[in-house]
Amino acid sequence: MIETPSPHEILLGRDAARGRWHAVLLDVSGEEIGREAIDADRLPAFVAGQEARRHPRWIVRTLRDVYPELLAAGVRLRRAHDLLLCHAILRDTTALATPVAASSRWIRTDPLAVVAAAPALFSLQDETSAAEGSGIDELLAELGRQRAALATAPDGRLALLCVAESTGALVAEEMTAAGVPWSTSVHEALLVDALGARPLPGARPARMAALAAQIAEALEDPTANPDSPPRLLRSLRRAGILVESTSRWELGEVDHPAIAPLLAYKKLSRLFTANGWAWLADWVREDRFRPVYLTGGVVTGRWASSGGGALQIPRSLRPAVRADEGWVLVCADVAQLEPRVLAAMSKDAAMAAAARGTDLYEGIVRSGAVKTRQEAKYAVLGAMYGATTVPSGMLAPRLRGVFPRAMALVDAAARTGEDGGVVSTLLGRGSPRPDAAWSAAQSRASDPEADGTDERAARGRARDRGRFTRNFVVQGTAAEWSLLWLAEIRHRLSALPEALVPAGRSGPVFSRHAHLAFFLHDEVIVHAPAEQAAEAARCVQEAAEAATRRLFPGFEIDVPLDLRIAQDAGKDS
DNA sequence: ACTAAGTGCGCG
DNA sequence: AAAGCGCGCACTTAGT
Repeated sequence: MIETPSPHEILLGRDAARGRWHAVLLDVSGEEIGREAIDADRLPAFVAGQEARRHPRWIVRTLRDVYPELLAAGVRLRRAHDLLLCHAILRDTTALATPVAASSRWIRTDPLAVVAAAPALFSLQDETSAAEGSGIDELLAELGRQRAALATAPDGRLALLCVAESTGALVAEEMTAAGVPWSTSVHEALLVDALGARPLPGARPARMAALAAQIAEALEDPTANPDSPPRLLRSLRRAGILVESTSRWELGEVDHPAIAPLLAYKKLSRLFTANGWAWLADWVREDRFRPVYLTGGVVTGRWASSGGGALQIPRSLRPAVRADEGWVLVCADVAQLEPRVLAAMSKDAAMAAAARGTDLYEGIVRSGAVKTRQEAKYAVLGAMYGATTVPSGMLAPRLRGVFPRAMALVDAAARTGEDGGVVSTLLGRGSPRPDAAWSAAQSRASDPEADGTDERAARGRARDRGRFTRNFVVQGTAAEWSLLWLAEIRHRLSALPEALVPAGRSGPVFSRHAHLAFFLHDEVIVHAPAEQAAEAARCVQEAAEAATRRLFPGFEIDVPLDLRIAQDAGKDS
C-alpha cells in the first residue's frame, strides 16, 4: 500500500471514460499534496480509510451523483463541499463585488427522478465532459474560482451558507438512503377506513362511487362527472349553481344538496389519486418511503423533492410514519419560524420581545399593535407575503408603528423587487433577476406609445415581483435557519454511540444509529433507537439553539420547538 | 399518440 | 378567488 499523506480536503472526480475515480489530496492551505486513481469498486474502501484517519472535506461536483453509492456500501462522509450547489450561491449572491462567473457547465440539470431510467443520457453527458477536457482539472478550476470568490467576502456568512448547503446535501442523501419508516399496514387501514375496500384496477373505490351517484342525483344530471372540472362546471350551472370555478373554497359558499357530497368526493378523490394504493405500490418498499430531496431546489433555498410528493404528504397519513420495532420517532417543528426570523434578521427588539414564548401572535396582541390573535396573524402574514386586500392592508400601518425595523426590512425588499432589483437573504443567497418577459413589460410601459393597458400590466407585474422579493428575504433566511438546524442535528446525532437495540431497517449506515428521517421546511423527524429517545430529543433541541446562535449572533430571539417522542408521527400518541 | 397548459389541492 | 409567498403531482383538455 502506498503511504499517502493525511489530507485536509480531497477533491473527488469521476473519470469520464472508464469507471474510475481521481482523488486530489489538498493540505490545509489548499496546496496539492498528492493524487490517486481509484477503481470504482475500491472507492468506498478508499473513502472509508480516509474518514478513519482524519475526516477530510470531500469536494465533489455534486453529492447527488456520488454519495448514494457510498451510503449503499455503508460509508458515510462527515464533511463535504458540493461544487454545483455552491456555484449557484456564489454566482447569484449580491454579497460579492465579483461573484463567480456563470457557466453552462455548472447549471443543475434538475429533474433527477429519471436518473435510473436514463443511463443513455448520462453517458452522453460524460462524453461531452470528456470532449471538453473536463474531469478533475475542471473541478479544481471551479474550486479555485469558488475559493477566490469566498476570499473576497466581507464576512463569514457566505462561507457559512456554502457549508450549510453542502451539509444539507449530505443530509438529503442520507435521508433518501435511510428512508422514511412507513407502515404499509397502517396506511392501508387508513385507506380502507376512508375509501372502502381497495377497488379493482380502473374502478372507483366504493365510497367515491356512492358519492358520485349522490352528486348526479342532486344535480339531476346522470352524466355529471366530478373528475372533470369543465364538465362539472356545466352540470352545476345547469342545476342553477352559478359558480366561476369548481374549487373547494368557492363551492363552500353555496347552499345546495349537491355540495356536501361533492366536497366529500373531492377530499376522497385527492387521497385516492395522490396517496392511494397506487402510491403505496410505487413508493413504499419494505416499509420505507424513499423520496429524492432536491436541495436548493427552490429559489429561496428551500428544498424541493422529486418523486412521491414527499413534501405534500397529507397530515391525515402521518400515522403511517411509524418507527421500527424497538425504535421511536422524535418529531419536532418550529412554531411560527418565519416571523421570528424576520424579527431577528431585522434586529427588531420589539418584535423579538413579542416573539418571546411559544405564541408569537399572542405576543403581538400583548404589544398592543392589534386587538385579537386572528388580526395579529393576518397582519404578520400580510407583512411577509404582501397583502393586497383591504382588511389585511389596514393592519400594516399598525405593525409599522410597533415593529418599525421588521416592517422596514420587508417593505424595502418589496420596493427593490418592484424596481427590478435583486434582494438577499441574511447569509447571502441572492434572488433571481427579473426575467425577460418582466423587463419587456416594464419597457413597453415606459414607451411613449404605451397605453393604459401596458401601464397596468407593467404595474401588476412589478407588484407581483415586489411580493415575491418581500417574501424571498424571509422565506430564504428561514430556510437558512432550517439548514443550520439540520446540520447541527446531524452533527449531534452522529456523536451518539451505536445502539444495542434490534437493528432497524434503515440500511447499512443507520441500522443501529439515530438518524434524520424526514424534513419539511420547518419540521424534522428523527428515527432513533428507543433507548436513545431522550438523547435524540435533546440533540434536536440543542441543535435549534445552536442554529439560532449561528444565524443571529448577539441577538436574542426565541425559536421554540414543539417536540414529541412517539411511535408514529400522528397528531396524538 | 404524444406534449403542453390549465385546474385543483396537498404541504410549509 | 384560500388574503398575500414558495413548491409537486394527478388529472383533464387543448394543441400539434
